[in-house]
Amino acid sequence: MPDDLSLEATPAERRRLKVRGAIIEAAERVFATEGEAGLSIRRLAEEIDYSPSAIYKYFGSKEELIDELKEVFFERLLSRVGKISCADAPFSERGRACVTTYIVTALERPHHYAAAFSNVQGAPVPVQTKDWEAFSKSYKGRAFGVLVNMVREGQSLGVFDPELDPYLSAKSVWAASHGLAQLMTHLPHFPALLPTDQPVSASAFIAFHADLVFRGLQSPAEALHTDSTPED
Amino acid sequence: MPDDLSLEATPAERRRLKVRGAIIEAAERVFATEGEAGLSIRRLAEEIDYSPSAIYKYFGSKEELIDELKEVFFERLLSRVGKISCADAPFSERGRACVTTYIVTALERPHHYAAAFSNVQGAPVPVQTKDWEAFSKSYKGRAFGVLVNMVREGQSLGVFDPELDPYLSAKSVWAASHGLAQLMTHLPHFPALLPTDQPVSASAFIAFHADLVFRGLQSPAEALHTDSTPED
DNA sequence: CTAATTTGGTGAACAGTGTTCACTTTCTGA
DNA sequence: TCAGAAAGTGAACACTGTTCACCAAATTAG
Repeated sequence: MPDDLSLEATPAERRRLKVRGAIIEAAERVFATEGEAGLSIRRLAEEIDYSPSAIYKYFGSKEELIDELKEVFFERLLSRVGKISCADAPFSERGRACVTTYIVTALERPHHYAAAFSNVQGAPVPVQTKDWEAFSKSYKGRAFGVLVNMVREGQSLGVFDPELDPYLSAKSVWAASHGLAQLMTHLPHFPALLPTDQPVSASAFIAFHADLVFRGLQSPAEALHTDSTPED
Repeated sequence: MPDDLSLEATPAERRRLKVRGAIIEAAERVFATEGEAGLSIRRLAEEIDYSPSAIYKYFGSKEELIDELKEVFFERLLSRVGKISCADAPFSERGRACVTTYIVTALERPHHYAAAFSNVQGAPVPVQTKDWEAFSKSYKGRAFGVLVNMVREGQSLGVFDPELDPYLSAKSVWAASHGLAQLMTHLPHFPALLPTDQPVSASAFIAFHADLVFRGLQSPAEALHTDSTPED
């Protein structure tokens, strides 16, 4: 049998890819609405009119299947944030948009996003030098790289504090973005949690949060005028 | 049977409370190390030398049991953050400490913290005015109240931007804190994810993050001198 | 073209889960 | 003392992910 699948697809291979596609498509459909809890192998098998054990001819385990869903989600995330980061707009807009885009993308598929961060580490794991290598190549890591470059750009423009380490700053921004995405998907009406009668809309609060994150990075001198600065 | 349990405890009630305590104690033990996945009713029953069905005489369901674990966790969180907020230290220290304490407490019991935010909302829920009422009375809500007061204090001291809404700001701070706690418990070696050989320690990064959050709230004028300001 | 072999698909089974229910034992309150 | 409530039990139900022997169909080899 040939090693390469993309070139010269045998009918058998095309059939296989078709069934495989049907599985992840059904999985995507169920997962998007009901999440990991509602997605069972038997349910999936019923959905595509196969027997449960048939699925194991295409995926080694349920976890492997879900990992694929997560992967395509992060691919989408990277693509969106990547596009924003090099769009034709002033820096301050693009900077904030990185945060808002991240959060909005997460909110569109809350179950995917939650699943992507569902493996709790009980005991702290020993640090490896290879960790960074693997991370920086993953979708997650590449999306992170976009953030690092944004911080660097802000520093070279004099908008962001040049004293800040770009990597630490990017991680902090990531954490802040992740936190809001998580709270909004997990707490029923987070943006509306206010003592006033007039609740703040979700998107308004996301913008507010992004602005606060942006302000945290600004250099003390620049913080006086929050207006947009010409890029490049 | 008397309604009040705390006053005049009947031997029967004391026995009941003792068994109940043994259950949550065992649950706490297992949950802290192995998390929600490792905690099964049968495992728990074995641990306390009872039959699985016996547990249902004390807890309506597994979820109810875990809810109790979450509740005591948030009680601890509130107590810690509350203590910090009114400690005898300059404001800038207390402000940052609110964030770091939150994160450190979460990191001490990663599974508890993860479980507390494990209910993903698929479809957006309609907003209710009663939500704020219930929230502000819960441990979660009261811990949030501490944050709101910190923001207010910072504003009255002239350290924080008086233009910012205290509630929105507190929610933003919460999100930022939550995000880092979540990332650190879910990503194996988050603080060490750096291209350099010398990784930043966990506590150092938490402090860095807290500082960035703090800076985001500062008023433009105050941002020039980041030093501590005399409280009150 | 036939024979051997790999691949795709199936149903039954295993070990596990939360939960319920009829049942017995124990304890308690009058 | 005795009825009734409470505590505890084992078996069962309906699930779950996963495996394995088995069968048929498609593919490959001779």
